[in-house]
Amino acid sequence: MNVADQRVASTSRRSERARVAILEAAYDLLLDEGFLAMTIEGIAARAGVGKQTIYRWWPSKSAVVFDAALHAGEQAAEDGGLPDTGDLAADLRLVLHAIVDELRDERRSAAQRTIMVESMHDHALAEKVVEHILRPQLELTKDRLRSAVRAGQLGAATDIDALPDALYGPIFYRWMLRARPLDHAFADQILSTVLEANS
Amino acid sequence: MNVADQRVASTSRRSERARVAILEAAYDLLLDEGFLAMTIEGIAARAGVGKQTIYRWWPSKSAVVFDAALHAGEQAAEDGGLPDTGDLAADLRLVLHAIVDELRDERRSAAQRTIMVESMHDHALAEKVVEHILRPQLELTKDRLRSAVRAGQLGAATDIDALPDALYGPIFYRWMLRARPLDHAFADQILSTVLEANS
Amino acid sequence: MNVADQRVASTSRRSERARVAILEAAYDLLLDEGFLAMTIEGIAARAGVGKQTIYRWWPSKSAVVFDAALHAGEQAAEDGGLPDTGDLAADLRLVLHAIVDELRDERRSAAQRTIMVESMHDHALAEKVVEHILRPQLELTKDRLRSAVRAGQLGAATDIDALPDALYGPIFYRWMLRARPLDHAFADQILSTVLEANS
Amino acid sequence: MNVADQRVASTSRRSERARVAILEAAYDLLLDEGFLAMTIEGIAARAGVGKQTIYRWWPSKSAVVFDAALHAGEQAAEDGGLPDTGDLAADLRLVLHAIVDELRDERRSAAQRTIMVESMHDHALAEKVVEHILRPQLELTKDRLRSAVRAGQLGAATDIDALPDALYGPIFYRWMLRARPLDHAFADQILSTVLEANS
DNA sequence: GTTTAATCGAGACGGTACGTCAGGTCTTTAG
DNA sequence: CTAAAGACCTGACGTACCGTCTCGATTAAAC
Repeated sequence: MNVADQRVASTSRRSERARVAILEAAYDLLLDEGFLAMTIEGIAARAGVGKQTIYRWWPSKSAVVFDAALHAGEQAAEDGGLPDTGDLAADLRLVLHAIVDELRDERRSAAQRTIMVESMHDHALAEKVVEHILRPQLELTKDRLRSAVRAGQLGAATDIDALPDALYGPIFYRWMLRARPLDHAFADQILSTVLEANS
Repeated sequence: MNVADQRVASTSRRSERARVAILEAAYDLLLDEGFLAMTIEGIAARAGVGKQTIYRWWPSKSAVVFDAALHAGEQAAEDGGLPDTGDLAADLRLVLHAIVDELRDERRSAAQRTIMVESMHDHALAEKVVEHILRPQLELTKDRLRSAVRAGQLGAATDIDALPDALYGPIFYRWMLRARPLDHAFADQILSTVLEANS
Repeated sequence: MNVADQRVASTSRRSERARVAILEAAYDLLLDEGFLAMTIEGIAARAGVGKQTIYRWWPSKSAVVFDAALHAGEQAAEDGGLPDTGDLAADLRLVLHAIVDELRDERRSAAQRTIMVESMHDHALAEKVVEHILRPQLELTKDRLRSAVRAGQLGAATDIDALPDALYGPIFYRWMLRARPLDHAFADQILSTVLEANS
Repeated sequence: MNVADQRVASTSRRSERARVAILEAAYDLLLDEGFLAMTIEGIAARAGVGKQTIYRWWPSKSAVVFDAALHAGEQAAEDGGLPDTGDLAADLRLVLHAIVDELRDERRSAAQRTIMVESMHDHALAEKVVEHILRPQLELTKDRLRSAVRAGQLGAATDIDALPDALYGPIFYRWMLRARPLDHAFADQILSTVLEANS
């Protein structure tokens, strides 16, 4: 369910065909040209749609691109879930490796990079990103960590709020700065640092 | 020494007055309007300079803004050095708190955020950022960590390359995403996690 | 009976309410904004009618406006007749003065000016104007002139076809060009010129 | 000297190439498509010019078209003068026949028709038309008539102001309404009516 | 009196052109 | 000969209407 959908009553006469064509055109252009180079006119042209049909339903290019990325994400509908096999280290390693793999794949991460970037300029977009993308993952992670606390794998004093940042932050940092390599070894390094300190 | 300067022979007829006016105008506009909203025309107008004078010396808006930020940084030229009192935890805490303080000040961090963001679009800019801003700090940090290894405060097996990311990454992550608070307590939390795991 | 009516069978389910609302909205907008500035959407909105209801019954903005002007004219349905008191000069003076008075009243003549103007672009409209507005008046005038010829007030060789143009043309010319004043004195001047030459 | 020229100082950096290209493109489009159908974008495209270059120097399509018509007129620079051979009837007949010939030629009169039409919508244009096109001709005509009064060919009481309208009005009327033929015979008829009455 | 089908208000749709803004290049003028 | 000023061509912006189209919801006719 994307953001625009939430505003649309069931009685809307909105054309589903046009909506999907726009989102797919926007996603294609995002990958082909990047956020800055793509234009609303270009999206409309590639989608075979009037510009007004975009402006009618989205307030800005950012909003279209955000929905386009969400839409693309739905297609490749991730289970998203964190496994809970009882072995915390193994479970987290799985997740971190998956994240690293995704970020290392230029194609798959281009849209995410763009959205991160745009959310810096655009506070409204930033809130949507946090709300729809980051917080869900964060909550899943925290749930898994609480489960580990209950199982005695983490100390009772563990700061559940800081741990996810300690895990994801360094990976995100390397991804954005591209100064040093982002690989499974680095993820393992971070993971062991965090777990050792809190066991 | 900014980037443009490096291309400019000492015999250049380039007007220093114009160069400084442009950099200061660009920095003002960056803080006032943000990167996306500011324009080359706007910089030229505020600097009292012809557009061509900008295009003659810089290839893009990003380049002007980067130099403008460097120029502004030079004014408030910090030593940036890491102390080495022998107490590693105290020394790192000092640095992390200083970073947190700077990032929490919207005005002081706005330009840095913009540059980080732009460096995601612009690989050339990204390299300049890494080279001129990040690597120096990174090397200082690694020097301090090596000193701590020698002093026995960190285990001999410590991964000197991963540790700075484990420290700065989470802070950077919270700063960019603005989803959760960035404060001294969080910095302390990260610091103790990292040190405990590697002591 | 307006033009659209002629196409509509007596069994039509056409809404009279909508038809009248459209014509009145169109006339109001014509006077308020002028032909160029008014839009079909504007007419529909002011009439409280769907656009399609206009497109269903009229082929173009010109056609709606023409019917609107006719409709407005019917309301103030003048006999328009030329008197025949036996005194040709007095009778024509009466008619010319009435025409001048109408044309001098900006409000009453605005729609007529617009229609004249539009009929220059639009041959179909031009024919409707001639057929429904000009020819009737022209024929009445020619009847009156023939009566005067029979009464010996005009020479037998008088060109009945050219005279009405000689009378109305100069008045129309001043009205359209607005370069010089259009008043009773000018009408009298024209009238005496025409009558002297043909007596 | 066209209207735009009057605003342009001798030090203007305006491109003469662009100015002429725009006026010629506008005139071509006026004849090819007519005023309503032609667009600013179309003029710019045909002239090989940016839209902004048109908007920089003219406030509206009407203004461009007006200058374009003046420009075209200058090319075919008519002496425009009224002859004064001493034979008033012959001199006026020459002028009226020339006007009739021009108005009967669809191609030559299209631009004039358009300008007349537009001047009805656009009071500023109307004033320019009167000032630059009508009044000069009017003054020439009145000069010739005054000369005829001095020569005793017209009565001393002749209304010099009303006569030109009595001559041109009926011709203009037939041209605009297209209801009845506009030819030399009609012009002669009008001319003899006017002269007989004022001799 | 119900069907039933054309018409209605509403407004989304694919488009075209609008008039504005800024990009990056080229040209003129003053110092 | 440089630099300011700014005109130039280009192209995207976001808006207004175009004329077409689909939606239920009246209505008035024919059953």
